[in-house]
Amino acid sequence: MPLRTRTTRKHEDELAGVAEATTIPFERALPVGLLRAREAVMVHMRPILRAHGTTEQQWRVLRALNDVQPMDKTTLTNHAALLMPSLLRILKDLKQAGLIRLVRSQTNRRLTGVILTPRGAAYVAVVTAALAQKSIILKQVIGQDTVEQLLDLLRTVELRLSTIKTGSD
Amino acid sequence: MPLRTRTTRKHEDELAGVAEATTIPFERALPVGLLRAREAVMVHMRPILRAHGTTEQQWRVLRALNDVQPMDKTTLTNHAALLMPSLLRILKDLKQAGLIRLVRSQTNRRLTGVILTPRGAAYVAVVTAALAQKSIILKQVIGQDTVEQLLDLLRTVELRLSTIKTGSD
DNA sequence: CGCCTCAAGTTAACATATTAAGTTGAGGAA
DNA sequence: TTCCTCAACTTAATATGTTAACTTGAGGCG
Repeated sequence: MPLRTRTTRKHEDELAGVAEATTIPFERALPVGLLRAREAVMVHMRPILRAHGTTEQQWRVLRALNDVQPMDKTTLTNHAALLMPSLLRILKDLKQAGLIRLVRSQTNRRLTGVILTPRGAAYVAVVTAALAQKSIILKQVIGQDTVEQLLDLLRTVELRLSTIKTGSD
Repeated sequence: MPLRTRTTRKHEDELAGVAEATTIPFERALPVGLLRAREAVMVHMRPILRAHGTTEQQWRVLRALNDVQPMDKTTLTNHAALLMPSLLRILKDLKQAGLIRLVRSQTNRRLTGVILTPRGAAYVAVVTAALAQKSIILKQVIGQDTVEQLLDLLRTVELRLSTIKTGSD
């Protein structure tokens, strides 16, 4: 009998016998694992962001700016894990909402620094506070140690992978 | 002077002094960490998938099916970390490509099981082989132990979070 | 200087994901 | 049996992300 380690087993009987089940016991692929774990966290965070009128992506931008200011657009794409065209649209919206401001560099006119307006900074503070409460609960559920270890490992992965060249080789 | 722990520092001088920098030293948020780590991995995997004519999402579906078969659509959305409408579109494409087949349950006509066709299974085998090579390299770069620990932690996170209720509370 | 190349950003066309409003069948209670 | 409710899709609209082609300015070199 084939292994079937991790199904919901809800409708298993009803669908059973239609085809052979394969035998790979558990999903041990890093990309999917990272994605699923992220989704498990975001399910709890998203409603809070929504309640404050922000999307996930907008929030990533605001949060990145809260860490370092001013930041040029290219650097922002890295920090917010966004592609340039997506970032541009988001910046347009954030600017219209009066949360950010663009500042052209005096010495290099190709660079545009992005900064939070006072209102933007206040907004980040409010949302951060709202998220913090949930964050504490989630950390308790996951386990403080687990979270710390995980963050360290994630950083390690990013760092080590950044040393090798990207793409097809 | 404000902290500025983690910028590329490339254009720092040129943009400096336009606004106050805030003082949060390092991005320690789980969602972004997971996202960035995933991206760091996917940058190396995506070209291989592309070369075989698959998208990331299609591959997640195929891989999930390779683990457990047959699987109903709702369960598939969980395993492939996809929303239903996205899954439906992908299944339509995969079916047209002759890689999967749908089987209606005899006992519960609401359920549609998804299975790989022989051609689909062969395809998965080929792409898996192609990915495996890169995967070995990446694991070496990241470190075997790190990867194993990380996978365990990710699983722990998912498991523990699945015990609490989702949404706004 | 005048040419070259490349980084930074922009835009438009296209692909994909998300939300929301249906549809259909199962299983249970009156 | 008939009605009720809910789970499992399905579809259409909308938003968002992705690719690719283009523009502009910096900095290097003959």
